[in-house]
Amino acid sequence: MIFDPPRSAPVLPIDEALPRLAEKLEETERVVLVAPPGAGKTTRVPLALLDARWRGDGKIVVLEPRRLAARAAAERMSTLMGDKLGETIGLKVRLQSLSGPKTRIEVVTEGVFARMILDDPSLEGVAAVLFDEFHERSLDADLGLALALDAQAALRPDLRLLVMSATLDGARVAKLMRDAPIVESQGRAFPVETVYLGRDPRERIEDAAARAVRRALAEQPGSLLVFLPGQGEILRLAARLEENLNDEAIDVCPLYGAMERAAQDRAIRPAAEGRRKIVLATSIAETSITIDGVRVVIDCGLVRAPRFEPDLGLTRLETLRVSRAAADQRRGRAGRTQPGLCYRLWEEAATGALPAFAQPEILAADLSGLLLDLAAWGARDPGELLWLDPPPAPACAEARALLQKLGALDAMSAITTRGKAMRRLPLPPRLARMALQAENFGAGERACELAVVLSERGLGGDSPDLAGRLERFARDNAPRARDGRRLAHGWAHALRSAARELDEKSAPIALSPGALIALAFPDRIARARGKRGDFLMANGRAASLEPSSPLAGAAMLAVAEVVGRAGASQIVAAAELAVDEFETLFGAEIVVRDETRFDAASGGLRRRETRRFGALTLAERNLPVEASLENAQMLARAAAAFGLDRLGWSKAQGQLRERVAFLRGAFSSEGDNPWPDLSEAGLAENPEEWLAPFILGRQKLDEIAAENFDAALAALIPWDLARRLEAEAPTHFVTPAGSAIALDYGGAEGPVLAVRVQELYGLAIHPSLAGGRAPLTLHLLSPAHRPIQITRDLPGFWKGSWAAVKAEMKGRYPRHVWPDDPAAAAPTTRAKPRGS
DNA sequence: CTCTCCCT
Repeated sequence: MIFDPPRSAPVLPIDEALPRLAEKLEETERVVLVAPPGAGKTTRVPLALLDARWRGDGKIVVLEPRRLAARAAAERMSTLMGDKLGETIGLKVRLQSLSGPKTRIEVVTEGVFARMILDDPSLEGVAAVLFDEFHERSLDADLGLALALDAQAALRPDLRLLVMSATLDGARVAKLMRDAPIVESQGRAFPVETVYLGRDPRERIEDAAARAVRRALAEQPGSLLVFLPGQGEILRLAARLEENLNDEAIDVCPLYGAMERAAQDRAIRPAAEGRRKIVLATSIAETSITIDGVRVVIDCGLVRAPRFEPDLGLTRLETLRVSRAAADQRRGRAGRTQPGLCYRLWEEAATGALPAFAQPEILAADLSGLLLDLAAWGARDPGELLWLDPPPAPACAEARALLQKLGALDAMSAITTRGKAMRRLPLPPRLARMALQAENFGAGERACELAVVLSERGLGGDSPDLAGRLERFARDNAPRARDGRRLAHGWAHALRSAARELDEKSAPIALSPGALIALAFPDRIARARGKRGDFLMANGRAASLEPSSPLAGAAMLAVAEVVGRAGASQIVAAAELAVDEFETLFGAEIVVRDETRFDAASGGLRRRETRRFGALTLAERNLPVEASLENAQMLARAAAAFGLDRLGWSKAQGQLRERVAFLRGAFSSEGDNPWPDLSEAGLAENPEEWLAPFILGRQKLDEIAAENFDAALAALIPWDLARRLEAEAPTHFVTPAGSAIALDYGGAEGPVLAVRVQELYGLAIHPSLAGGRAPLTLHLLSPAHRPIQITRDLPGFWKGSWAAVKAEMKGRYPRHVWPDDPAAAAPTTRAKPRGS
């Protein structure tokens, strides 16, 4: 039998589709229901399924995205059933659980369901799961559906899964659900006229919205609902309107999430008799909340949304254009109870360029909690489950890395004992890890209070100083604060049993708020640097505080939250971290590095000891450089890079290198060339080998002196080679006249002997080096050392041009000997004695 | 455009 609505219930568009839906669910375990807002699906569908045969005595679980929506749906169904909430209809949301032995339908939030199925994958006692408002695509709904499909395939083939969505994109979900049939229903709403006002992009949103408000007030009766991206815009517009509208019977009511519940209720309540209301709201008013008497909606066309940056490991806010689906939803708010009007602050032609749907949360969220849950499910990789949009790989990688750092996953991505303990707390992984550690130190209760202040916006005020916020939160008597304290207390209870199981007790110590934050966000421990208010975090990123903030003077901070772009991050939540507390908690992770390096500015080695924590340098000092081979090698490498020839070689050492280079060249065509490469480039190839052992204890380039090179060269040219060197590339040539003349090995044309020609009389063969392989280049000089001739063939010269040379020389130097056959003449260095 | 919303 199909549920028959009581006579008091109005006929709703969904009623006509209910028989078809019931029939499909008889035939198959998976169905998609597409029904626009106003169709009445949330309350009618669960009741209509109560009598289905497949239900047996199992429960129907209905998922709602928000607590408010869950409570409202449960209450309406209870009223229709004519009994009290907690009897046939149950409710389970955070801080509230109402159900009993008679409960057949249980309305839960998506987060509660994810917990339910993770704890009991076979969903014992559950006959069907209904995903309401699935088009909102929250992370928990996507996760819940993936797990439910997996559980159905493996454990519960009889489990009914019904996805209900307001948009017409049901086909994709149906395909994901192994080609589930789609049932469609009509919606119902009053007509809403749309007026496009456009907006100059250079104009501030508040200015454009203020103009639209004045126009609407003049043209239309009734209350107004204005959609703005965030709290800042709402408060600025409220201030502006209150200045301009002082004389009229108009109430301006801000409405956003961080407000106290009572103030939210005032904003939602219908306007008082004879007055008009302007509600300035974020996207909070898009769904779930109906404000009676709203005839006009003004939509600025923007929405602020979080985006997780995997490479930063943090979430920042972006202001985006609203999606077409959300814009239509906003417009629909004007037609809930009567025909209405919607002013849009963009051009009609621009509507087509808006994205069709908002981005599903799974594509832009921090996935650390999701991956931990999946690991508990037994899936080390999200690819093992079915997803409408698979979680993106970079965010998965970041989440996995974080969970491994927190000790929740092992290297194989399997969940650890600690990971299981963390999951017993209803907290994101970082905060769960912090709470567990704090409990081990005896500070669990305090950690839970901090977790509440960090996750419930606005509690304890909005100053960046979390220590102050924690104190104000403890004294605050507002309902939200009291709820928050209850929450912290509940978490502390769960924490104690989780910690007992894990058994990692340490000695009790007092933990400051800063220390607690540091346990959750060790990568955001920060140190002051430069200007007051400038900090560097352990993850290498800069972040700053207003210099006027009292926290700005701290030496160290533990940062919980930053906003803004990478280059200009503002700290919005942090606490001072005492240095000794940091040392106690993180001493084991501080890396002490004793590093000697070459310092180009001073041209020498420097040894520094640094204590580092991530990117933070905690302390630095200079130490005396050790006289080790390793350091000598470093200096030798630096010398090669600096340019070896710019160092203090003696002249003799230079000539030695030239002589060796000459021999190396002379023997180059022979197989086994024993001569080393002593050119600057050749020596630069292995300075650690030939130079380092001979500069032990030297610290600066200008301390490397000729004596070091002497020793180095002696090693490069061992004794037998040195002997050959003297023989085959001597420093001097001894002339027939008996004088030793230095040879020049530096020229490009080979070794050169510059000698007065007279000294060579008696030399019949051309002198050569390298065992006869290389003739000397002779620069023959006059008695006054003027050049006469260059030759590499002395016998040829004697026989050839000597006659002409001799004649000229005789004329110029008549007192010297100029024989006709110099090859046979006696060498001389002197002129003939006067008068002989 | 210097804090969206929600949830265990």
